[in-house]
Amino acid sequence: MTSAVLKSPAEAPPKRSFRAQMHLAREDAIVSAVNRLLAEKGFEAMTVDEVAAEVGIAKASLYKHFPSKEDLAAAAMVRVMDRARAFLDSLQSGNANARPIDQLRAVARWTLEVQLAGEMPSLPSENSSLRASLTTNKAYVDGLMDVSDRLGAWITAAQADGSLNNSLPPIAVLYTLYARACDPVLGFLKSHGQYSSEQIIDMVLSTCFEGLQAR
Amino acid sequence: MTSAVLKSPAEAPPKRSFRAQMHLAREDAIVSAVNRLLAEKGFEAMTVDEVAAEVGIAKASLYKHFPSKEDLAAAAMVRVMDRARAFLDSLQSGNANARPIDQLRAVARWTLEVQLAGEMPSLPSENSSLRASLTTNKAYVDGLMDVSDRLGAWITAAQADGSLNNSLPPIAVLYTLYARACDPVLGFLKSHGQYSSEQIIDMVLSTCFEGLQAR
DNA sequence: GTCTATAAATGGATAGAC
DNA sequence: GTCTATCCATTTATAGAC
Repeated sequence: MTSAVLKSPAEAPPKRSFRAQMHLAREDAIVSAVNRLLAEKGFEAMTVDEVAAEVGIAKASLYKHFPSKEDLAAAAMVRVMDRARAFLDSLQSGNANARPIDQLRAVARWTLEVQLAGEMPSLPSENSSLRASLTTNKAYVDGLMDVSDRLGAWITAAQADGSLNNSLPPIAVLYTLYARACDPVLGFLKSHGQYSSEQIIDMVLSTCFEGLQAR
Repeated sequence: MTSAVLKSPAEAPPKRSFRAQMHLAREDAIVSAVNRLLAEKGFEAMTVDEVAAEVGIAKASLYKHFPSKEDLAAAAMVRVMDRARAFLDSLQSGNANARPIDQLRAVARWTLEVQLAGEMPSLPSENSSLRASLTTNKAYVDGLMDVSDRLGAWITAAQADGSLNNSLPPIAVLYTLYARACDPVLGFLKSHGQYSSEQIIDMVLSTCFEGLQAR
């Protein structure tokens, strides 16, 4: 409480770090709330008031951290992208000699798990103000390109080893995987009530990789 | 111009019909505009002002035809459902002895064509005000159930004849087909620029029915 | 940085003349 | 039924005290 204690030599560095950590923790709480609301109702339907209420701070405080609603949403998108990159890291270090097709399947499974957990922001519609904001956000664009490059390497490798349909352009495969991360089928089946999360994920993974037709 | 001419016995019935037709034509123009805007930006981002501007009438006039924005959107959803039912009619009368799996494929192709034409309204997010409005709209619910029943019959038939993966619950197949009708992959590939509409449809149909994995 | 209070703009819906 | 003009709630964003 007293400045003598707080400014003691041993505590001085932790004190700056503590404040910075509080700041980051607050921003992380904000981004988490935004992320959840984006997943639940999308960018247009989400209001800044809701975000402030969920975090438990005043709206004006939000604007001290992020200058606009678009930046708020962009921060959530960047964080999801970072989570994806971290997962790709773990895949590459943990199963370096796994088949490329299995790595792709693991990535798809991960995105479905994130979506079922209510943590996958829905895609901004093509002419959203968010879309324009994202394309000028270096952190987001860089993250997206990194993810695309790493998935792209697996896609071409899987096509080379004959496990992935090589009559499909790699870009079509990539976009298909991205789209599956927001597949409304998960929500349909969840609200249908009859299947567990594991069953839902297995079914969607099956239709994605093996298709609807019998083999 | 004179009432004597307009009220002549020969013209009296056409006159009422003419007015009714004008009314229906106006409403059809409204629904078309709504349909296009729903496809382009979704329910939340679409404004009633935009609809009025696109139709070329005042906003207040819109509200003489439809009592709320939700009813406006519901009318567009009902019309899409009616178009789908008409297409199912044509399929059943024209190819009565086609394989069920091919009928399902034809339906999927049709939905992709509608989407690429910019005429497929995007799904309302789960907790949208539109969703609540639709569930109490008899015309919509009846149409949806009719479509689901007819697709369901083909699905179980295709599973029985061994052409459709019978380890998938029919409801999962049905939802997968519905979701493909709004698949963002089409938009991705379209904006990518390198493929024609026909190529895009063939690729998405292939991933939907044959899957990503090589056969 | 957090708050309360408010500005500024938008959007859904309606009043009332014609 | 169509229009202009307006209401009113909501929403993004900011001012200014502490």
